[in-house]
This record gives sequence, C-alpha cells and structure tokens, in this order.
Amino acid sequence: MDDSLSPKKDSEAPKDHLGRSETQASKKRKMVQKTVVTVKIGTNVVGKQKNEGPPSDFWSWRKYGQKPIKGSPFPRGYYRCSTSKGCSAKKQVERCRTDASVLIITYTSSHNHPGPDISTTNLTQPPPKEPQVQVITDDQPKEEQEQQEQDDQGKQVQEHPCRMNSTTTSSDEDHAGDEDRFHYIQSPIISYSQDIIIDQDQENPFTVNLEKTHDTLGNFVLDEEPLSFSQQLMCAFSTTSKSEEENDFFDELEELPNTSSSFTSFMRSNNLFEERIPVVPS
DNA sequence: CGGGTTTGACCTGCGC
DNA sequence: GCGCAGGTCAAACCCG
Repeated sequence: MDDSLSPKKDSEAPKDHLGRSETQASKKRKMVQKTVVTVKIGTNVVGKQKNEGPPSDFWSWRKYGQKPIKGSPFPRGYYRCSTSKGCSAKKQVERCRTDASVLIITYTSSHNHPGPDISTTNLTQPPPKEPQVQVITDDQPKEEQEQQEQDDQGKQVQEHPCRMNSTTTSSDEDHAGDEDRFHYIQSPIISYSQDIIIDQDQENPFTVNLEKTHDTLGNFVLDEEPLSFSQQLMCAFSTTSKSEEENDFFDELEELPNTSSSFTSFMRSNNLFEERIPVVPS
C-alpha cells in the first residue's frame, strides 16, 4: 500500500520480533489516539434510496478489514484513508451493540495531507437535515465504556444509548461528567432524529491532532461556534461523490440480525457527517 | 486496468 | 505461559 503503512514487507522500518515494523506494533492498542464519533440515527427516515451512496466525509476510505466483535452482533469495519498515499488516518466503523441505530466511528491517527477542497464541492443541495453530533476523543478502552453504556442503557434508554464513550466510571456522576466531556452540537438549522455524538477528551494528546485536522480541512475550524460547525456539516452533507465504504458497511450490517433497515437507509440517503469534530470543551 | 472489497490468516496485546 | 480477542495484511475477487 503506502510506504508508511506497509513497512512490514519492505523492512524499511525497524522491526519487532516477527518482522513487523514497530510502526505497526507500536500503534497497537495502547498508544492509539482515538476520536470517537457516535452517530445516532432515528427512525424517521424510513427505507428508501438505497443506492444514493453519499460521501461520508471529505476523504476516501478504503476498507482493509472487518472483524466480528465479541459481544456485539455487529462486525467492525476497518478503514484506511486512501485519499493520500502516505496518510495513516484510519477509522473503525461499528454499530452500537446495544442500539442498532447508533453508529460508532472511531478515528485513529490523523490525516497528514490536506483534505479535498470542500469549497469546491457541490453545495447546491443543502443537507436534508442535520444530526446532532457528539465526538469523543478518547484513548481509553472502549470496551469498558460500552459495558458501562449497557448498564446505563438498562436504566435510562432514551438518552444516548451509546455514549459508551464516556471515560468516566461512575454512572451516576457520569451525567455531570458527561456534560463536561460531551458536547452536544445541535443543529441550529434542524434537529432531526440523528445524533452524532461528539466528545473530546482534553487530556488526550490527540487534541493536538484535532487542531491539525483543522488545518487539513482548510477552513474547517470548529472551535468557534456551533454555527460554523453546522456549516461544515452542510459541506460534508453536500459533497456528492463516492464513499461506497459506508454503503458496504451498511450492507453488511443489514445482513446482520437485529438490524434496523431504516438506519442503513438513512445513512445511505443522508450524508452523515462523520469526521472528527473538534469541539472545545466547556 | 486500476481501485476498492472480501476474507482467511497472521500477529500482538492483554488477562488469567 | 496460554488462550482469547482485536487489529492488520494480502491474495483473490469484484466493479466501473
């Protein structure tokens, strides 16, 4: 693939005991910088245009793997940025195990290249609606969070069935903590039934990357106000080009049991924003 | 033909 | 040390 990602073969980079470069090994599990974007989809948008195939974000992503996740009925898809050869940006897409209407997108690493010029993207068609977004930047194990999430969900559903991204540990205090940690960006335009949950762990060094992301996105600056964010969202929504990646993923998901078809249909028909959304913690 | 997806195998981290 | 689960690779396949 790209040089930075395929060192294991050419043995350019130092390798660990099994021939794998440390670039790969070192990135495993522990040192991962993650930005989790949870997208909650409502059920308003009922099945339709299955082949709309909207872009999921500004970059092209290539799927390089999929794995069933233990405890979850949904597989997790692994995507790598294919916009630039040397880009190490990756993302994992999975469904919330407890709520099929929630998509969990975990971004790792950051783009080392400028994103597509969103100013040139097709903006003639405004987004049909805008989701609520919550971005979580976190490098803590998600499993625990999910577990906790499940517990939480058992008590109070309605809220955010998949805010497993919370790094807190006490469910009661979570809410207070969440308020600090999560930033519910509500669309000043419309609030449909989708939620994109954004959280950012300020302690995470990845915040630096987030800022970088601003640069790579050009004018994609969101640390100002929700409005700018929604505008960016519109850009994201309006981009029309490719990204079968999402479609495929949804296809896969559709094949799985307990899957809401309306969800996938929605994702197909609406350009759900799923980029890292840096939000300044209050 | 080039780029993307699928999928089985392989490797590593982590818990026990 | 062992086994499990997650993450990645890469060959085969598919599609435009």
